[in-house]
Amino acid sequence: MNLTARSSQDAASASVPAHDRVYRSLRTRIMHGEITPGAALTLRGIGREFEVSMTPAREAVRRLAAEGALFLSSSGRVSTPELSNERIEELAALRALLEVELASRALPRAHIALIDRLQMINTTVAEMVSKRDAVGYIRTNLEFHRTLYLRAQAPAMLAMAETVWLQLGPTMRALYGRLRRTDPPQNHRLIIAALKAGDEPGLRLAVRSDVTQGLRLLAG
Amino acid sequence: MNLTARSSQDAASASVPAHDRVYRSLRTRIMHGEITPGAALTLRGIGREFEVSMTPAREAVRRLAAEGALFLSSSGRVSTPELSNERIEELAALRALLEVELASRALPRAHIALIDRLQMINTTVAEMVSKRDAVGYIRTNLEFHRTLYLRAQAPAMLAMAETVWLQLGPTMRALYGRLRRTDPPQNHRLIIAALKAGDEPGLRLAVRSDVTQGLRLLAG
DNA sequence: GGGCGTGGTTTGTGATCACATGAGGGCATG
DNA sequence: CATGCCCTCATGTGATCACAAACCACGCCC
Repeated sequence: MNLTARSSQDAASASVPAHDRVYRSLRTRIMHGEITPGAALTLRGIGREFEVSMTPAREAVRRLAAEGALFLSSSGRVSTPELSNERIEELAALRALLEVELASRALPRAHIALIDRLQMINTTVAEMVSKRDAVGYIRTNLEFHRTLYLRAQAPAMLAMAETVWLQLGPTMRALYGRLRRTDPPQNHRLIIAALKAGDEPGLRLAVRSDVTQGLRLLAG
Repeated sequence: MNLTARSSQDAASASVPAHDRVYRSLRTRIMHGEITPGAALTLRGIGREFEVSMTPAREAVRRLAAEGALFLSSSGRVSTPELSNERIEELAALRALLEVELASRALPRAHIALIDRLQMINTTVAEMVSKRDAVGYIRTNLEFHRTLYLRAQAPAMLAMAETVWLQLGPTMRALYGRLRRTDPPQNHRLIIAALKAGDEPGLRLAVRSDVTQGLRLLAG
């Protein structure tokens, strides 16, 4: 039946299914803003790119659509979502709600090793900003947040926050691409300072500001 | 090729795809607690029940798994999730976080017609409680909450809340089945009273209590 | 020159099949 | 009688195919 692309399957398919590999690839690509909003995808195109048939491509797309990372038209066509301003504000509010809680839960568990790590990541964030690398910025910025929130020991809550990031991915890219700013991440420093001081109200405020500032300038 | 189950497809397939029909059926079934936690499902079994092949069944399952409504073992076996106590507490915290915000956003838009409607639904809730109809109780209880939150005009936030309900579905059933109580929904009345009075702090408190009380007795 | 129908072509949907894997039952053995 | 092993069957995965509908572009007509 199929003579090609067999060798790669023999070893890898059992350990990690093809649909999962496709899913993960597309997911990070979307979350990091590597795809512009409204871009069209096709099952056959995805299959061709990952050297799989339509079946795993379809499952990956279905999964991403369920998370809001992809938009399915009424006829089943696949594209990244184009968010309305109301939608963006709502997702920003969700980020604030979830991430303030996550940070708050992480605070009592945030030891010096974590803070050091956050500071190091923050250096990379500043570097990406100065290089005007939008995708790199989004990636390291999310890494900063995820590193902090992992300490909250709240996997379901973190998963929800990541779902929101995913939905905002393509839009974030378009947003930060438009944003010509070389400011270092000031709010990140406030977050780190609040963590060091064990200042919960300050931490909540800093996270809320960091999360909503970028999205605010679109609506404002 | 296939001679059976064709007539149903000719009319319905175009309007609503088979995988969507399967998805919706399973979704409400899970959300309303009609399936016990840990129950096993099979793609072929689902396909047989809905008179479709494995393909739409797989897509529906994949979608539900992405929402946390179903658990996929490492070998791909499908079952409803069995939640740990930590997980339940976390989901309860998420309900509180999201639904307090939704209620708060709905408050300024809550006119008398909505309150009347909530009171009517609440009558049905009390009826279900007195009949000890667990599934009916869960269904009407969620209808009460959804009716209120729809007024918040926050579709993304509502979708997240529904995802949490979905994850808690099977566990809720097991919980309320164990709970032998004939109390009328006291917190619902507090919610309605706060809505009437335009009392936002009271509303937030009432929603938080309503949402966490049921789940509390499991951990406590 | 512009609006509209009509063809081909691309696309998603669903069915079916081959295959590998893992779970569960039955049998033998201690 | 309990325990461990093996075999069988059920189950998920992925590929391929047939089909219908939607999209797009070309050309026609006004």
